[in-house]
Formats: sequence, structure tokens, C-alpha cells
Amino acid sequence: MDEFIKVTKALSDPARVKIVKMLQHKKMCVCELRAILQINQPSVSKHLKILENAGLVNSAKDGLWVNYQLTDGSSSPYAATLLGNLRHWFSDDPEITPMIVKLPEIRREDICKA
Amino acid sequence: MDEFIKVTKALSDPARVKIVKMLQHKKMCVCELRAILQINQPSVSKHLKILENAGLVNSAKDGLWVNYQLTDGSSSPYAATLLGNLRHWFSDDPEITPMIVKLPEIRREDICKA
DNA sequence: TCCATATATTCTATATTTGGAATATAGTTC
DNA sequence: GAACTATATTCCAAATATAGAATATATGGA
Repeated sequence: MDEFIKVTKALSDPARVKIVKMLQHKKMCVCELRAILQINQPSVSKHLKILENAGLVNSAKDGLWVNYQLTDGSSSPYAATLLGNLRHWFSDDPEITPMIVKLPEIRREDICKA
Repeated sequence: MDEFIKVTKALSDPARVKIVKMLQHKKMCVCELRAILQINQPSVSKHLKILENAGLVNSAKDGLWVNYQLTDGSSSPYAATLLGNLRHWFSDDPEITPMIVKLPEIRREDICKA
């Protein structure tokens, strides 16, 4: 049951739900997420760690950057199911949509280096 | 999004997941739940309130007792979906199964009045 | 009305979570 | 190796969640 609790806990914070929704559209690094979410870098890293620990996202180093993406769900059936549900949910949410719209403009070369 | 967060928060506590799993089998009152969960009565009431607020359960007075049952999900699509998932999940869980096995023996007339 | 029982609420102590500042680590470039 | 940048970790204070004791409310029966 711990595995399930980890997933629900991970998804019970607005910032983390937003991260999941953004990662549905593209892989992103910490500083890109930080720029959109408007919270400081350590907070982003901590949220990502919680999501990763729940099997919702995974990370891959790319030089100085760390790219985060949604998992394929193979590590946790609960994560897989919820990620599937979240594909449909919140597409029209007033907190989510504006961020998604901004996504294409966000390029790490411009945004980061703060 | 608040509605979703309420559901995930409600389901991110082991006692509340256990309550949901038990209510899949029958309507139960507070003192029956208390007897199985082995926690005190106010805690059970508080957990039930959180579940109710998330649209996962509802309550109906029956004289001195209050019967709790799972909702039909019409109040929240998130609650409906998760309740559907939870039908299949944890049926073989070592923390859940023993409680479910005990359920038939639990009768409020015997258990309560503590 | 008085009493007993089931449930809800309040209050308080404790544990957990969260956000921010500071610091540490790692990779890149010079 | 030194300087710079992206990310992770640590530490601490504020906010939130939880458990238990005490109390309040409500219903049914004598």
C-alpha cells in the first residue's frame, strides 16, 4: 500500500500536478520548470524528487542539465494509472492552461543562467 | 484542481484507504470502523469527514448510528475514477485482507457500546 | 425528564510537510 | 586547476496534518 500512498501524496500538491501536466508536453529541466512555476530552484528539485520517488517521473543527465520526463509507468501500476488519467484531466484548467500555452516559448538557453 | 487535490490528499493516508476498502463490502458505522482499525473514535470521525469532503463517501443517519458508504461518484469525477480503481487494487494486500476477512463477524450490536 | 450510547467537535501536543537561504556537488569552459 | 552554471542537499522556520483527551451534540429508552 505504501507504493499507492507515495503516488497519492506526490499528486496532492498543486505544484507537482502542474509539473506532471507540463511534462506531458515535453521533457524539461529544473530551471525551465522553475521559470514557469515561479518558485525557487531547491523547491523544484524537491518536488521532482518526490515525483521520481513515486515512480511518476524519471531523470536523465544531459551535461549540466537534468531532463525530467514522465515515466512509462512500468515501475508502479498506480503511477501508470494516475498518469493515464491525468492525460485527460485539467486540460482546460485555469491554473494549467496558461502554463501550457507558454511552454513553446520557454527555451533553457534564454531562461536559465539566473 | 482543488477537487482533485482533495481526493489525492484523502487517499494519502493508510487508515483512509483501509476505510474505503472496507466500505466496498458493506455500509459501516463509526464504531464498527473503530473496532477494526483499532484507533479511537474521534480519529475515525475525522478521517470520515475528510473522505466525505472529497466526495468519496457519504453518510446517512440511522437512529443513533451514522452509516457511511462509498458515493456513486456523481459528486466528483476524480473520486469516481479513483473509487473505481480501488475496487481492483489491494485485494491481496497484507494490511487489507485480514480486515476484510473479519468483516462478516463484525456486528455493531456486539462491538459497540464500548 | 433523566440516563446511556453513538457520533461530532474542540483543544492541545506532536509529527510531517513545505518554502527559503545557505551550502555542496557535478559538469563545462577557459 | 579556476571560474561559472545547473542541480542537489542541508538546515531552519512556518504551515499543515495527525492522534488523543475532554467536551458537546443528538438520539433512543426508562
